[in-house]
Amino acid sequence: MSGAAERPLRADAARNRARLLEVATEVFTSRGAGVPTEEIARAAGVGVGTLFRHFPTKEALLEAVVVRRLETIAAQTARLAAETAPAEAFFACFRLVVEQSAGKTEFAQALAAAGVDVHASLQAPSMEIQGRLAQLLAGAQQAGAVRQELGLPEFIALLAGTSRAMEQLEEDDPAPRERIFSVVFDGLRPR
Amino acid sequence: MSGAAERPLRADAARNRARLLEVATEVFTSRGAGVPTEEIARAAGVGVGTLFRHFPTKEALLEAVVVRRLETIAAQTARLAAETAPAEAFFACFRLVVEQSAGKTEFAQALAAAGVDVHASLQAPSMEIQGRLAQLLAGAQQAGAVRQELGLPEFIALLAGTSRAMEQLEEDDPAPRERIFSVVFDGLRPR
Amino acid sequence: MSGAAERPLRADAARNRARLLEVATEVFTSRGAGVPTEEIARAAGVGVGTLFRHFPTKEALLEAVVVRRLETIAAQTARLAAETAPAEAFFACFRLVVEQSAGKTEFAQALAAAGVDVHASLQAPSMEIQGRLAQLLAGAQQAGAVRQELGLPEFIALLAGTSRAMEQLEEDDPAPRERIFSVVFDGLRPR
Amino acid sequence: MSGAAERPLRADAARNRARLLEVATEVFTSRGAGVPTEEIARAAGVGVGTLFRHFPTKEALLEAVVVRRLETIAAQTARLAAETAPAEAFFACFRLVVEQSAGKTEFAQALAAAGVDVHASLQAPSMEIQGRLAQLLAGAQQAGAVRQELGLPEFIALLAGTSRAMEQLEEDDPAPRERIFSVVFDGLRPR
DNA sequence: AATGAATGAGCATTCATTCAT
DNA sequence: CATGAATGAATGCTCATTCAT
Repeated sequence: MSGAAERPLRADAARNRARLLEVATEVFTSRGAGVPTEEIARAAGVGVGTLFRHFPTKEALLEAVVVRRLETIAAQTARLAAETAPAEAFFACFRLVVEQSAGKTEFAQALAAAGVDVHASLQAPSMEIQGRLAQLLAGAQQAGAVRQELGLPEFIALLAGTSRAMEQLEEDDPAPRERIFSVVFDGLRPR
Repeated sequence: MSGAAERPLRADAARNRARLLEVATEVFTSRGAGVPTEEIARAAGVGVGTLFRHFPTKEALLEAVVVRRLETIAAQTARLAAETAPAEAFFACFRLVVEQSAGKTEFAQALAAAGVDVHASLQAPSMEIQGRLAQLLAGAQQAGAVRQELGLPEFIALLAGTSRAMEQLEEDDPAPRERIFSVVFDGLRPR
Repeated sequence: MSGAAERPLRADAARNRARLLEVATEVFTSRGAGVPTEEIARAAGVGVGTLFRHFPTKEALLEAVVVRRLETIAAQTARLAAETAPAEAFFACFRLVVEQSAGKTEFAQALAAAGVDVHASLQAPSMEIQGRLAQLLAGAQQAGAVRQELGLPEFIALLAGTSRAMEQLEEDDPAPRERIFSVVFDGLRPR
Repeated sequence: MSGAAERPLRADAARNRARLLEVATEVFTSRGAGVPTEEIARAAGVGVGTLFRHFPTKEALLEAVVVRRLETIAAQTARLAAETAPAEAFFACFRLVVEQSAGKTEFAQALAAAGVDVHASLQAPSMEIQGRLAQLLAGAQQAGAVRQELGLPEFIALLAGTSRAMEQLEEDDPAPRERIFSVVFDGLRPR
């Protein structure tokens, strides 16, 4: 959908790469970026060498993890936008993004990356997400469901912030989480 | 209510300790907890040994930084609460806390700490803050300025979240930042 | 009965491990346990990382050195006991153990370890040695070559003590050393 | 008797020096030479500065501890030699020296020092001890109580070795310790 | 291609020694 | 003289990255 495919890549190599990404996502998001590469490799059932063949740098691995998440979000956002009326789509997508990042500190940084700086490889997917989010926002605003004066940066900032707020709350009690959504969603609507 | 003084502490020792905390706060908040202790020591103009005499562990230093921040916030919150009417005090304090942590990722974690777990030495100041915030919230709710159904955990979560949102925005342009405040503050008010 | 082989271990890795043990034995016994790990690594022609890969702790390295010595002694003791008549075997083995530890202060501690406390990994080899020594002693006593009232602990204590005595003497002059053996061996015989 | 008195030394300074030596002896012999100087100072109730004023180096402190022990032994040896018949004196003194060093690994090194190497300040007391021991040995040999062929070095070596043997044994059970003495004393006697 | 052993810079921490108070 | 804060070299250990097998 966006990833680069330099060469066909043998079947088992592809499987290794995928597994590595899977595991890295799991481990990094649950235990932070400080986890040694060796541990990731072991958890994925390969040697360190293999890990470094696929991702020449630890940072590259982190980046790949983030990219994958961004791509997933972009895809889901696109689907929602296509299937739902603008106002609904906006709020549904807001929820979705926030829920995606539940309990995953590291993920806030992925979104952060979408807003600013970024190593080359993040450019593409973060551009795509930004584009989709911009569309969602515009749609909701035209439908009169969201304040006119809000720009894309504030939208993204609110996504990151709401995700952060959720991390602060118990994961298993939905009531307080809904109250946070109430506050933010009500605040988003025009006065 | 603020610093503990086990022994009077010689003048120069006190100066070093203070300088070390100053520098550590600055460096840790701007560049993360990964910065080598040696660098902190150098920036403070002392040897590593001195750093470790005052803070027996890197973690202890981090803790001290966080404690100081929490204490500062607690003090400012107390002042605001005493000088202002409940509703105003609530929102003023919300701003204050969020502004304090502007651009300082590490600081969000300090607030996080106020909400959860934490090493013994953080207990006292985070308890105090929680107490003050609880009072602010109750006052504002009695004054009818804030939704009744919000609890202290949600309040703290929103503080952390709003701080996070601000980090996402350019520091020097106040307009978008105000828009974030608008959204959150409006959302906080009763329907 | 001797080395444990968790996994086959690559040829070069095995070589490194062996070399490391060799060097560590040499260095620790001649200059004490205070020698920096880095120096051991350098002397073995490997990086520190390699040392720590094979022995996760400096203490583990020391332990391995001691274990190897204990195993060697156990093996030699076993051979002697098998090939010689009880009385002869006892005194031959006494000599052997003492000679083994000539000039190696650290080694006295290995024997000490055989008598007391000690980290798990030393248990097995020190148990084996104790067993063999007990057998030697019993054999010699039955043959009427050693005082009946002596127990295993005293036997071990005398081994350690005689080794210590030898350290006090010039290494290259055999006469005084033989006189020490005379005193101890004569003292061991029944009145 | 041997100590140097460069200057009169004020009363409290002398007290500090004595206390420091006392504590250092206690701590070093029970916990080894690895104990930090700061801890010694604290246990003696003085600052590190004071310790280093009296003993310009940690090594100097260790040396002083050893010297004091040697002097004590020399004095006791002298008394015994004066009050008792040669043969008795020899064995009594042997016991005394060995018992002195019971359980104090570090002390074996003091004796070792008496036999070999040694930093200047140890020369005097170790010479004195060697002299006294030589006299004891000669006396016992003339009385026919000890083998003629034994020299002073072997005597000293046996002292060190027997001390070492005792360390290996339980401190509170006298029976095995006596058996060690039996072996060594019987071995020492002429055939 | 995969493996995992080797590497070594980097880091937190300790401790003998100095020196301002 | 006494004190204890300051110093910084030294040490054990980790971990991203490379490379022989």
